Amino acid sequence: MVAAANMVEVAALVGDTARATILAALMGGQSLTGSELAYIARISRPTASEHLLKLVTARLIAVTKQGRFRYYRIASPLVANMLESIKLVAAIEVPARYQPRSIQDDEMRFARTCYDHLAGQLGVAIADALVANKHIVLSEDGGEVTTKGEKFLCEFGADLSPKARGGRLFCRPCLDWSERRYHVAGLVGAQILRRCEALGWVARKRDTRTVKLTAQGRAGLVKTFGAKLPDETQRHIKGVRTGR
Amino acid sequence: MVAAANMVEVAALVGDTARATILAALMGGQSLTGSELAYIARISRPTASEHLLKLVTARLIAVTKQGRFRYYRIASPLVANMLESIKLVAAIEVPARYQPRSIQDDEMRFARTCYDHLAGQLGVAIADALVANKHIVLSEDGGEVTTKGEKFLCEFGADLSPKARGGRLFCRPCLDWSERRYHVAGLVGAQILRRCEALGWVARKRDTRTVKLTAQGRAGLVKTFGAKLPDETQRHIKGVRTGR
DNA sequence: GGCATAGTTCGTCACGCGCCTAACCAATGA
DNA sequence: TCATTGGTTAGGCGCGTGACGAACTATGCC
Repeated sequence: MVAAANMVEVAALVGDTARATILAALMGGQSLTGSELAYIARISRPTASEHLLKLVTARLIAVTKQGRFRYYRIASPLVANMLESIKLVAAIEVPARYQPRSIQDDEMRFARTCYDHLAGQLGVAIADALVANKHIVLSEDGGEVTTKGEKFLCEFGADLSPKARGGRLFCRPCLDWSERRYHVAGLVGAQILRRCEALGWVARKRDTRTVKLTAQGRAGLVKTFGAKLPDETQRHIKGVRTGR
Repeated sequence: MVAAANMVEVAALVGDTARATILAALMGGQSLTGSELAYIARISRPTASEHLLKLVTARLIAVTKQGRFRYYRIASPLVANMLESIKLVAAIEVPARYQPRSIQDDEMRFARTCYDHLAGQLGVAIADALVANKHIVLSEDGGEVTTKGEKFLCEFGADLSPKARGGRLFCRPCLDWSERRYHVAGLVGAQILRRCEALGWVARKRDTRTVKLTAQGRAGLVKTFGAKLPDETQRHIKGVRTGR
């Protein structure tokens, strides 16, 4: 009982719809203001304020004050990792029960940010391409960048210098809850997203984790990475996957 | 909001003291009956029954019926992993606030099971020894067994055959919430625990995750693994660590 | 200065849910 | 057969906490 005490607090914080929605929104990797989060979570600003206070005092999120705005963000990769692992379990759960799927869901499944890197079909496709071209080695147990891959990523514009590295995980497989396959996380994953954004290959929207792949992005990923991307126009026709 | 829905359910399940206690107990890796769990969580059997039903329907735990007993266990490594990641966040949390430490806590910090492998000072010491002797390579990003290490582990009696492997993670670093360092998880970690138990090196108690290191165990680990074990008798004198 | 907007504090309401006791079903063993 | 023990169902109680509106402070722009 003693051992479980803190765990309960943390889980209870996530176990509320409003707060989970806030956390999910922040999992997009961006900083958002209190009012934005209130809007996203469909609650009043006072209520959001309360929730945010709790999350901040529990160190699940961090805040920086800027003028009259307060920008909230996920406090650490450890928290992001936890949220993903919960999501992962939530995705196995739900047996035969009917699960409605919205267009938003489909977009999310196609491409989204996972804290600081790409996930969804897009994230997995990039990981697959990197593996196929022997730029990285990715097993369930861990990931590694080959010398060839290091050269490739540097040419692409990724900053893999020791300074950027700064003690954080370098190349890590991250099990994708929607695809149930691995994509690339860690510094490598973060840098790929950063470059894709800088190049205008992908575009993020402010209040969602969904990521839009631009036409150049599609072309660039095929040409540079040799990625095999699913045809976006066909997604909605495919119908509901069985789920397991 | 749509995306967060299931996540909320799962987190809310963990976010209750009684249920978290049950899950923590099952993280010992053993199967326990409903009555035992009721006793551990200090709740009545009817209440435990309710909680267990919820956990089972959510697929966080699984149950097998055996006569009039029902044995509950963690449903999958994914769930175990999730619980560990929550625990990990919970361990960073709690700023300067006073945290009472019981003897039980100290024992837990010294050696415990983490689902199916060893954790705590003991787990970390074993991992350190394996790394020092170049039996395994362990980085934040992943783990690997060297050919030398494979030979060593086989001689020790670990079953690393493809059959035992059966699609599960092989050698994975698992961040220890009490030590904040890595120990070995995956099949390798599980097999080490299994052998240590079979050799009478460690003993588990039924209703706790705490693990007792026997005298032979201490001797064996020093001799065979070359492990540097902390002196158990000194533990309580050390005083309260600052926590961060 | 005055107005608009971001965010917090306060007081109140009400719903949810965890808990218990009591009663009931199920399996084992004498 | 009946006692024993594991587990579930039913009903009712009470606390916790998430929700809101109203009123308040703080910052920035005209």
